[in-house]
Amino acid sequence: MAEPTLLEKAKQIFEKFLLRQGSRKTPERYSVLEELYLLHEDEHIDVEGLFLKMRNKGYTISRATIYNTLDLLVESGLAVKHQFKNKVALYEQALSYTHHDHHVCNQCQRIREFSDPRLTEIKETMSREFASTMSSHALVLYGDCQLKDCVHMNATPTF
Amino acid sequence: MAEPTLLEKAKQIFEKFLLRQGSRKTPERYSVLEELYLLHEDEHIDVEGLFLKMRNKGYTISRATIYNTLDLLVESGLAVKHQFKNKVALYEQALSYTHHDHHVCNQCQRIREFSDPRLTEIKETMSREFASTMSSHALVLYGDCQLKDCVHMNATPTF
DNA sequence: TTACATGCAAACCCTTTGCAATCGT
DNA sequence: ACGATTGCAAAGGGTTTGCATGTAA
Repeated sequence: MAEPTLLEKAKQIFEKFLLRQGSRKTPERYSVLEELYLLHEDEHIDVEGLFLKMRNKGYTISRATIYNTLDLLVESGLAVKHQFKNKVALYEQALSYTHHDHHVCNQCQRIREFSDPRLTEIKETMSREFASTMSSHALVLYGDCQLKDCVHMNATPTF
Repeated sequence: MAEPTLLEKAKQIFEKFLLRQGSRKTPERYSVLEELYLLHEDEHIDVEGLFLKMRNKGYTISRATIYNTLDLLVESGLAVKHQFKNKVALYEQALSYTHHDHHVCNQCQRIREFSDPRLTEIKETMSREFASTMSSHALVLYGDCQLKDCVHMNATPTF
């Protein structure tokens, strides 16, 4: 028996999740999940991107349903939501997701991922210091990347 | 001669900034600066908060002017802008600002500040790794604080 | 059958923009 | 006086909501 693909695993998890919640297994929900898991593992997409992609493929899905479904995917641990600056929310696959943080180029807005164990140490220290659990974190580094095709795309971040 | 207060220093810096830019020294601009510097050093406020506070004091100022002025204050290094989740932008004083990061309680939304030198190390490492300058960063830790008056205020964060 | 989901469009919220009136310089 | 700045209200852009219709169970 062949290794199940990430998408197959994701579908199984989603099915269990929907059952447990008593939520319906609609084709729209599965198609959003599928679309997300057809992306590269580390690719980020926003609601409008998913909407256009799916419409172009002939699906008749609404933005509202995509918003709803993405919430379910986040709840079920199948998607991760990011808010890089103030604008649109970006989503990426959460399965086989080893936690990572992001570097965003001020100029070309390109997003690159990294992970540093020292961040875990910081969280542990602050957990003690603040007598607080640490459920999650968000770290974004901003800088000007030196990639040769780096070109300014729009506004500069404010912080 | 007495030590100038933070507000006095801020006003001097702002004045120089406006002169350099060839921008006008309007009473509205100074009153926004003043309002920000009348807060506690580590207090965060949003545009609506400033607007209401100032209106209540009898100022006739518009939201638009507050937005404009805050941009100027950020440019001149007198204010720092934060976007904690997806909602409103929060501002705080930048003078005597030693860089710090934030812990936000999932329940009561209380914001506490901290600083950890290991973050600087992470930035240095990633700067090398990504061949990128590091102009800034944003780190927010989320958790449930164990403060006795911690009560849920509204929605839970999504990431 | 029946209540949950969907699609659509309107409502929302924060922020930005357009413009006539105002006010620094 | 000139043109930047203001206040107001309308427009924008992303997200949420309300409701009639559709559909999984």
